[in-house]
Amino acid sequence: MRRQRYTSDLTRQQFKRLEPLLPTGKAGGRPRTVDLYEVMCAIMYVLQNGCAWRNLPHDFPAWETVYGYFRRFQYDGTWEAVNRFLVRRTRRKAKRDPEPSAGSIDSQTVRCAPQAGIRGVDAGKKTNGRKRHLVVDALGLLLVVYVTGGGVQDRVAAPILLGILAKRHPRLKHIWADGGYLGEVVTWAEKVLGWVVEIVHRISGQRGFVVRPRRWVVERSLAWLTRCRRLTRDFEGRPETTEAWCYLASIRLMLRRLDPAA
DNA sequence: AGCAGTATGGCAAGGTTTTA
DNA sequence: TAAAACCTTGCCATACTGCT
Repeated sequence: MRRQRYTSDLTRQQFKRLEPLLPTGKAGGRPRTVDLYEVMCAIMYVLQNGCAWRNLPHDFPAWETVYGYFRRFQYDGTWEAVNRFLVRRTRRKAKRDPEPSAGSIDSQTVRCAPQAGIRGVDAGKKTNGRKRHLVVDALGLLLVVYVTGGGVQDRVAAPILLGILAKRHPRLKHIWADGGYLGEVVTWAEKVLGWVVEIVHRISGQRGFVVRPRRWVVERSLAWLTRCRRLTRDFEGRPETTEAWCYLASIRLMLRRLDPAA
């Protein structure tokens, strides 16, 4: 390797697993010359270190190029597709059916960076935030993420989230949720999707952090996301971009789990 | 012809600094 | 002290060049 390594770099082995899942260059024009490995390392650099695109270190390909790939793979659904593939792969390795039958739903609000362009619209609350609604499987792997303005209530986002989920994961039929999802969602999911949404209640009398079965899994996943600096705040102009970063964080996690660095 | 890589510049919407 | 000017950074459009 020409340049010195960053701790955010993928290993060659991890990239070998990832590469076949990425679109190849189209024929009929100028052939692709940048090294996709370097592009992916650059994207992982931004994810882990949270730097602005324009400040991408110069030993990576030009930031416009890296940003271009990031956008393209976002628009054509590559990140999401790669995530879904790796979820299946990771589950198989864990001796589970590749298609999950149960998931946990939760959300997390983070502050927006001051100069981020268009923000999500906050309903009611004045906090300048974005909310990440997500569903993970029993292993805590990311199945779907949906980003809204900070004021959107969980029970409002849930039907949209579960609707997307139903299309992607036909085997799903059981969702664990917390008290914030009490109400219509439960009956809606049962009626429309044929799913059971089970509320895991906080045991009355207990205070502070209490481990509740099926809840700590998704809470741990949320913590995984915020370990990436790009995701500790919301720097993005568009909610879909935050979703892309979430999938990338998930992808990185699974790549490391499947091919640990020696 | 048409794709790939890069540069350039502008917009939006905040924040900060300078100026009147 | 208020207004104006400037900076920042995601996002977008466009253009230019190189290549098959």
